[in-house]
Amino acid sequence: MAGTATTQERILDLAQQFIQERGYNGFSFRDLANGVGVKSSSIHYYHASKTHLALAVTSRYRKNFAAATAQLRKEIPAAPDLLKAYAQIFKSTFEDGKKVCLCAMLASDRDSIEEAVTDQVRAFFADQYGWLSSVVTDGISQGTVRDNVRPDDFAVLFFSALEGAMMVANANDRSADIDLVADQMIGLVLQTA
Amino acid sequence: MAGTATTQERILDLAQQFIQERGYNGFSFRDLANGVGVKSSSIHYYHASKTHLALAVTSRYRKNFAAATAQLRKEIPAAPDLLKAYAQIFKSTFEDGKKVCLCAMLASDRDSIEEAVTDQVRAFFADQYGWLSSVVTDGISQGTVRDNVRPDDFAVLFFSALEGAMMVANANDRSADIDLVADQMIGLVLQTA
DNA sequence: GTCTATAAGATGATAGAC
DNA sequence: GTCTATCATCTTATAGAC
Repeated sequence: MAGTATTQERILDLAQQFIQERGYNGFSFRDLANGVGVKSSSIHYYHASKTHLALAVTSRYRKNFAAATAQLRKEIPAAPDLLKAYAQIFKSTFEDGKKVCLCAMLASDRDSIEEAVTDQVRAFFADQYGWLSSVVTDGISQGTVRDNVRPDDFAVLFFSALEGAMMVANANDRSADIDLVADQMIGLVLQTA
Repeated sequence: MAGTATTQERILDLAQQFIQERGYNGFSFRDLANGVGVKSSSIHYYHASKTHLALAVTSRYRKNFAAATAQLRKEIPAAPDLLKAYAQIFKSTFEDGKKVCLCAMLASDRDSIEEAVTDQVRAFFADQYGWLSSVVTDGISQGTVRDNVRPDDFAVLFFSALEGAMMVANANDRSADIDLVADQMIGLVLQTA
């Protein structure tokens, strides 16, 4: 399962999974150590504190997400198809073990987390707004998106709705809600609607 | 501030606030006891366990929300105005101390919470879907909402987007995002758009 | 109805051996 | 790089006094 992965990678993988499933306050160094198969002191060897661990996980998540969205940009030309593919990233994350967005979890736990982590969460949100906004702007130029749609505002709407959809999908065990939400929003801005 | 409130009420008030701000795992009976001004054993007198406490808070929240939305129905006739007023409930909750929806927090912490609490969360979501769906159905009859909008689907979209908007608004300290999201969605289904 | 006292276990973290 | 051993503190929860 994690045959070639280093201990360091397996720690980050499981920490990310725990935050996505239980939140920052929902797991301990011991849980992590047990899952990885080492002692909790070994976790401290790699990450001085829980805050440092959260920062490492968040920074990696942000980087991976940026790579994935950049790749979509290279492969898919039409804006509506890009939005659909973007929503599929969220849906896949959810179906891969009923996990919601890492940064949504950390944003929820904000009041019990150090500010440096929230800074990373905000940076992730800004990344997403930038990508979505540029996709919509291109869509208007292409003629695939209605020209009365405001890219920055729609980016906030699309992203918020997707994050909210993951939250309710998780509570209701209904991943189809993610498609339901994404498809409605894409339909509403389509030039041909 | 809480001059006439009973200890029981003050416990529920603060417990709700803590869950909304920090999540279910982000506060302890001690925090609660210190805030209310009693000992943690007194919290146990009213609520046998943390699960029971969460159930009491959630059940009261659901009841209060039902009363508030029923009242809106009596006072406001037009569907778009009702949707706007509904969104204002969320915005007010947020501005009253940067709090997000209680049930959104509990839904996020689902994997570390007993199923009975999640049942209440799901019931709350179902309440909201029912109310929103009926408002949109009436809006179509009134002619204030476009007749190609599907009430059940739009209820999921509107609610998900509002919940997601609160989450990002909280991370970014930007309550205006809640209006931004609500106004765009209402605009998109308006008959006169 | 609220308290003191206490239990048994979990928590993040550290020092030092191998 | 990973371990054992230990820490002070916090956790939910209970028994019984006032």
